[in-house]
Order: sequence, then structure tokens, then C-alpha cells
Amino acid sequence: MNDKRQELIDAALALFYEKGVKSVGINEILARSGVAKKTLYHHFASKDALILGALGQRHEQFIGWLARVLSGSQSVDEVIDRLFTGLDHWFNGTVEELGDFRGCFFINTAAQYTELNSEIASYCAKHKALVAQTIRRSIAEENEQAWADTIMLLKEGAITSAYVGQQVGAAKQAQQILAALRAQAKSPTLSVHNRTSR
Amino acid sequence: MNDKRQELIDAALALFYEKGVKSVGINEILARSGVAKKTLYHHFASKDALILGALGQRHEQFIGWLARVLSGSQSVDEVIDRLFTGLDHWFNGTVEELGDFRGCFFINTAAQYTELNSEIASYCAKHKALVAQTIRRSIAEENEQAWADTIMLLKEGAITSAYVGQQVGAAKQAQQILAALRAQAKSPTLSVHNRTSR
DNA sequence: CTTAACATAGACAAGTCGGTCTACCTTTGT
DNA sequence: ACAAAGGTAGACCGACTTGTCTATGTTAAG
Repeated sequence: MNDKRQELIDAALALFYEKGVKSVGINEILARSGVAKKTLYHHFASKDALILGALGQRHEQFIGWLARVLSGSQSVDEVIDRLFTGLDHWFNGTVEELGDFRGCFFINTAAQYTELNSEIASYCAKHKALVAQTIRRSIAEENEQAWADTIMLLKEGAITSAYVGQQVGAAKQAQQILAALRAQAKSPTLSVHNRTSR
Repeated sequence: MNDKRQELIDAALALFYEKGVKSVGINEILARSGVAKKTLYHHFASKDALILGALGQRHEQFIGWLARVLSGSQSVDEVIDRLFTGLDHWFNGTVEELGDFRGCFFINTAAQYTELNSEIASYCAKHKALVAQTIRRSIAEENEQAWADTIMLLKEGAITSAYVGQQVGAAKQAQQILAALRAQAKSPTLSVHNRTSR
């Protein structure tokens, strides 16, 4: 049976995201899930393994949400519009799928596992790379895919500004910045910033 | 004497920034500083108070570095150039003043103190606001100060991308984006993005 | 010289941590 | 019917946590 394993991951992710991985003990996860300690250590070798499981679960959740938000986009402009509108909803807590907004789970977790080569820090970096890939693939125009990196940078800035800086309007701000960049890129007379590099 | 207090803060900040506030115990700070436990609790009411002290110290450090980097700037373009060149050096570990790059201490600490109204989370938000203010004041042109928010957003994105996403070139990427935005803002024919709003 | 402030080392309290283990129960396939 | 796999409850371990306290030493001002 994998359902005990799943219950553990669900409880762990909820608590980890709410309070931070270092602030949540094994026993709290057991109490919340109603699973016995022995069962936990039957499915996971250690707390770190459980954290990786929770990261994996959140990764699926987030990429799933992202893909749904971006699906059917016909242009870079549409990708930007959908993504940052979605982020705005997330920041304001109206995306049940992602839970109450408490910043990016991967950023928060990486901040607490500082050994750079740790499996956990690597997973967080990999997640970010896969998010970038998802954005890239949702851009129909092949010659515009370099926009994915710009979008990512603004997205990271918006998440951090919204959470740590408590700027709830950060997604809209980022969206305006991207709108300006797009307007410029489309202008034939002003091609200072050529978007084919990188 | 305040030098014991200072030694404690120095040791605490170094360890907290390197490993994260939750991963460092009081005893480790005492061992590193060579100060007695009783002395610590003479100067600080609790570990949280010591964390606030370390945040305060880092705030002074960072604002000091920032002001120095930005000092003498004559224009928004110059502010952007100096700031992101400085960030690039920081990310690549060539700013001894700020220590080995391990992301933003305030972002990392906020990620571990998730009660939104906690003194620690509030301090982190306040720090970000004061950084924004420092940037705003370094912009000579009064009608251009709204650029500070844009610069902040890109700066936060660059820090997070560099640390969590392990993209060492994030500062340069942000700088290119800002260069494009500036080029557009200066173009008389293309004023889609009016920079007086907030 | 005395007194007060500040320092030291480190035992100790009281609790939490991750993780192991015993003992028992339930489900499932052969 | 029986065995194996997976479950439960929770005692227990050793290490570590923040914070208090005793007992002693040093420094400086009046």
C-alpha cells in the first residue's frame, strides 16, 4: 500500500510549507497524519528523505498548476499575461490548489539547507530549472524562447517581494515591467535589447 | 562594556548566515566567540533577541555597502550600473565586506520564521523597505524615483535566481533587462510604460 | 578597601529531536 | 491454515535544545 506513504507526504508538505522544514518535527507529522512512527521509517529512510518526498509532491503540484495556467497560450504576451495573473491570484490566496501563500517552498527550504551540494538544495535548483523549461515550452514562437529567462527572473523577484517584502502587488508590478519590455521588443525602431542571446 | 555583546553578534551573524538561524545553537555561538553563556543572557533576553541583533548588524553592513556602491551616482542609469555590477561581484564572492554569498540573510531568515507578525519577519520586511528607500534617495532626478521599485524587483529576482537557481549570471541578466527598459523610457516615440505610477 | 558590575566555566533543568525497537494486530495471497 | 507484509502504539535511546543557576574571578569607581 502506498496510501500511508501518501498521507505522510501530504501532512509533511502542509506542515513544512506552513512552518518551515526545520520547525516541524517528525512527531508533529505523525500526529497530524495519524500514522505510526514505525510506518514512517518503513517508507522513508530519514527525515531528509521525507523532505525530498514533500519537495517532489510540491513540484508536481506547482508544475501542474503552471501547465494548466499556461496551456493554450498562443504567444509570449499571452504566456506573460496568464502567468502573472495567476501569480497575483496565488499571492492573494485565491488558489486553493497551492494553499495559503507562504512564498516559494523551494526558496524557503533551500534557505534552511545551506550545504550547497546537499540533495535538498540540488532538488530546489532542479525544480527552478524545470519551471523555466515549462515556461520555455509554452512559448509557441521558437525565436522568442529566450524570454523564458526574463520571465523567470521577474517571477522570482515578484515571489520574494510579495512574501518577504510584503508587497502584495508585486505580480502586477512585474507584469507591467514585462509589458514595457515587450512593447519595446516589438518596436522596429528600437531594438537595443536583442532577445536572441543566451 | 559592549565589546562582548559585539563579539556575540559577530559570531552569531557569521554562523547564522552560513548555516541558517535554526541550524545554529546557542552553544555553537558561545564556542566560536569564547563568551560565557551567562554573559550572553546578560546582553540578550533570548535567542530571538540575538537573532534580531544579528539582523540589525547585517542591515548596517548591507546598507553601508549599498550606500558606498551607489554614492555619487548622477542618474538612474548610473545607479543601475553600479548596483548590478556590485551585485555581480557579491554573487561571485569578491566582496569580503559581505562574506561568501549565501543569498540574502533576510530572505533566508524570514523563510524560517513564518509567523507573519513575528518581530523577526517584520524586521526583514523593514530592511527591504529601507533598501528601497536607499535606492530611491540615490536617484538624483526627482521624477525618476519610481524606478526604485523596478530596480528592487529585479534585484530580488537576481539574488534568488543566483542562490536557489544557482544562476551566477543573474545580476548581469537583470542589468540587461533594466538597460532595455531604460532605452525604451528614453525613447520619445514609445512611452507605453509611463514611470510615474506605483 | 570595598562594593558593584561584569566576566568566567560549566552543571543542571526540562524538554525536544530523529531514530530504533518490542510487542501486538490486520490484511492479503497461496 | 498459514505465512509474510505492512500496520499500530508508544517506550526508549542518546544527543541536542534554550535557558537558569551556582560559584568564582576580574575590573574599575568611590
